[in-house]
Amino acid sequence: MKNHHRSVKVLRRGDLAKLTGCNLETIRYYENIGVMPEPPRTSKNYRAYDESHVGRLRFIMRARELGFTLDEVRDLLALVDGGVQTCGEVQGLANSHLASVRAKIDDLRRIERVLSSTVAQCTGDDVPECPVIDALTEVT
Amino acid sequence: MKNHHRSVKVLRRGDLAKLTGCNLETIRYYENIGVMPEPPRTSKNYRAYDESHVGRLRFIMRARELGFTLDEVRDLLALVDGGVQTCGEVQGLANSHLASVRAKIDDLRRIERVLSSTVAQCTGDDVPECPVIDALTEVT
DNA sequence: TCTAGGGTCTGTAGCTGGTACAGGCTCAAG
DNA sequence: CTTGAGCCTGTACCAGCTACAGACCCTAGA
Repeated sequence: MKNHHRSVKVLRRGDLAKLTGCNLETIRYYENIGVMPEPPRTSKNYRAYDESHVGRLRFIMRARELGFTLDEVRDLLALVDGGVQTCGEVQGLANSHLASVRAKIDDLRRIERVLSSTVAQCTGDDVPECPVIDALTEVT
Repeated sequence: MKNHHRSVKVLRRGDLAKLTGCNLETIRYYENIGVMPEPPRTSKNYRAYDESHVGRLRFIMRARELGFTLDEVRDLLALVDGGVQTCGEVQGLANSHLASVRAKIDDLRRIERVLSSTVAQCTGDDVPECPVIDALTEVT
């Protein structure tokens, strides 16, 4: 039996991966780039994680799911770790991220408009003339 | 005077870059990955482009602006170069690209919803409690 | 004629956000 | 005692560029 009586439950990298759904290698990557802390090591040099690391990794993963870059994640974590983060500061980061998300949406919507209206003109036939090719070839 | 009488107007890499607005190095990159053809060389080993290369590069740049990946661009160019492309084939490529654009938009909109509704709960005050941090820290 | 400055050539390294693999160690079960 | 799984490290790879070093080459000005 693992982690017999009295010993604190220790998580290895694979356990952390399974608990969070994070890729095994990504955990090491996050450590390398400094968003995950270097955990203590066992006598055999295995990383020994605990519940706090689970929380940290989940935080990072949620932020990534919301499209925060790793740089932005680092900023968020710095605020949290500082212990003195204020709602105002966090709001600032989140708002500027929100702006970039909206900019990306606008870009994609523009692309979607052009693309769908062009494709709509296609006959779809076995002929070489094609509005999509025309649009790309245009001699502006 | 450059390109004196009788000589065909020859464009160097910098000229092509200026004409298209493409980055100088990107042109070489496109050649390396095979979306731009290897142009003839001058006696001094300079790349010698002509109008056809301008058209080709513009085609690539427009496709990229519409979010086509370079792989997709390669497919489009293969159809065009084959000389036997059909509107149906091109439409197929464009439609599958369109689907991926729409998927990205949906992703970003979901992100935008979550983010904006969370940020909206922020007081923005100098207090440590913050709905954004809470959302990221949540113990699901 | 010499020189300074631009352009071009090549190969290669860097960026983001991972992912994967080789080669070596350790450990538990059978 | 062997076999397989897990972990360790460093490194290479993906897209889609961008940039830089160290050679050439060429032209204009003094």
